[in-house]
Amino acid sequence: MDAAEFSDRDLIVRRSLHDEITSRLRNLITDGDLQPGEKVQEAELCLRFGVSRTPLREALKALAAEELVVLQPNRGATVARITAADIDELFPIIGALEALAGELACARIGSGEIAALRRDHYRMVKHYKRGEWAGYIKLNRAIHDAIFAAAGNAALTQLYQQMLVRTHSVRFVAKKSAPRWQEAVEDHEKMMAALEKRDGKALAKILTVHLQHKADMVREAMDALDK
Amino acid sequence: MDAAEFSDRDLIVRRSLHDEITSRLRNLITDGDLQPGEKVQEAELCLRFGVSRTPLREALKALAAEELVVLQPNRGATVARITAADIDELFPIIGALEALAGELACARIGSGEIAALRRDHYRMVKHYKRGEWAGYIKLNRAIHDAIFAAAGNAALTQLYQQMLVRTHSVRFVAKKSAPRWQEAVEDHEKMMAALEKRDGKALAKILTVHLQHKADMVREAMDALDK
DNA sequence: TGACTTGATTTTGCATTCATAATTCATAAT
DNA sequence: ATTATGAATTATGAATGCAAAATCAAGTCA
Repeated sequence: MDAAEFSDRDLIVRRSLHDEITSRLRNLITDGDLQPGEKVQEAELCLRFGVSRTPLREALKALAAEELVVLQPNRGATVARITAADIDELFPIIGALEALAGELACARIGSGEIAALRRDHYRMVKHYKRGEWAGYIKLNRAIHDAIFAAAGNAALTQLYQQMLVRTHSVRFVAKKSAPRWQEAVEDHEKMMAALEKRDGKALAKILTVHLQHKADMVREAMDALDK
Repeated sequence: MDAAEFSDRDLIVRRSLHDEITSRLRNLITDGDLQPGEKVQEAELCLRFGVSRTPLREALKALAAEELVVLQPNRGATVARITAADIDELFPIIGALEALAGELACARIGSGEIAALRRDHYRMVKHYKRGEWAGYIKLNRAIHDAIFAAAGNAALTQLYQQMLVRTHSVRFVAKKSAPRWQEAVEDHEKMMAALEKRDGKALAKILTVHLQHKADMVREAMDALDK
């Protein structure tokens, strides 16, 4: 007898504490409840989650492996900071992952999915024209996610998500600088065109450049904040 | 006073147990002492390392985050298996990372480094011609590592290493099938040529194809083993 | 005033303990 | 003979305990 025989909805999903805590902590970090550089207070979080230190510390080890927190021997954990140097290193990697996703997507995506993406794209552009940043961001994210979904490579998607989480703190510090925002929308217009032609090479190229633009945007925003 | 003032060799490297155990376990896995699919016996390893279960379990959580082991709730940890589907997902990713590394390397590498690589390349070819697999593999690895080093992107290198570790079990099941081996050497010859011309685009392309070839090789070897 | 001790307090790392879930093994039933 | 049942054993998950390290706070002295 094997559980695999039965449909998914019959299986009772069991999650160990450390796994649950890992997710929650990750969310606290991405939501900004725990700020970069901030010390992770074990005792406080144990109280908050109502668990002992053991599973919490296990979760911290897992998050350290994701480089979301840094562990200092005998000094506990702090939320990882993203430096300008990190931007220079991580965004090209994200660009390469997106380029690969775009190329795979072009080879596998169905016309229905393309149509759905085109609709999302139009809606996103509408938000842009109205200056609605939040709505724009949401659809932007959905479009990138859809490309990865269409690529049909789970490991790639996971790696991408991991990189996004790692760079979460800087991805949206760069609030709508008008020319940069326009540039991004133009990139997306080109992306859609390449996708509709199923031109993987072209889409890959555009995504690489798109991510370079994003990195430039973030760098500008960081420079502005430093002053 | 700040430790950073002093040279590295003065600093006493302190490593927490879980960190040390993580490395050791990783080595046990990559060295094949722990086989894919094998159950990770906590008690046995605790005895072996002379530590309690706490740091060992912390290490397992970290390795699970790297996807080197899989944790099953209430059933402990097993060494991750690599399936054919994983090959299809992971090798394109590795290819994309290598392509990026190659492109960055072309932009930054010095002529001295290129010359050193050319020497390694010749030595590698010599091993190939003599049918010396072990020596060939060693230099092959050194060359790829040197390209990543020249790329000057620590995060990229780390991600690459992580993917290599994840795929360790299949990377060299594919022992020297003559035509595949020749193909690999030819790829390397082209890589060197592109590198010497500092043609990043070309090198990226060659590396992508090179990794496709590697994936093909592994798939063939896996198919052969299944029968 | 300000740098350096010194001792108290807190935090951390790891071992140990304990409850619970999984596995094994012997026994009974078909 | 094979499958099912249940007790015994083992392994796992998480809490607790304890020693060592780090941090903090006065107190000392230049």
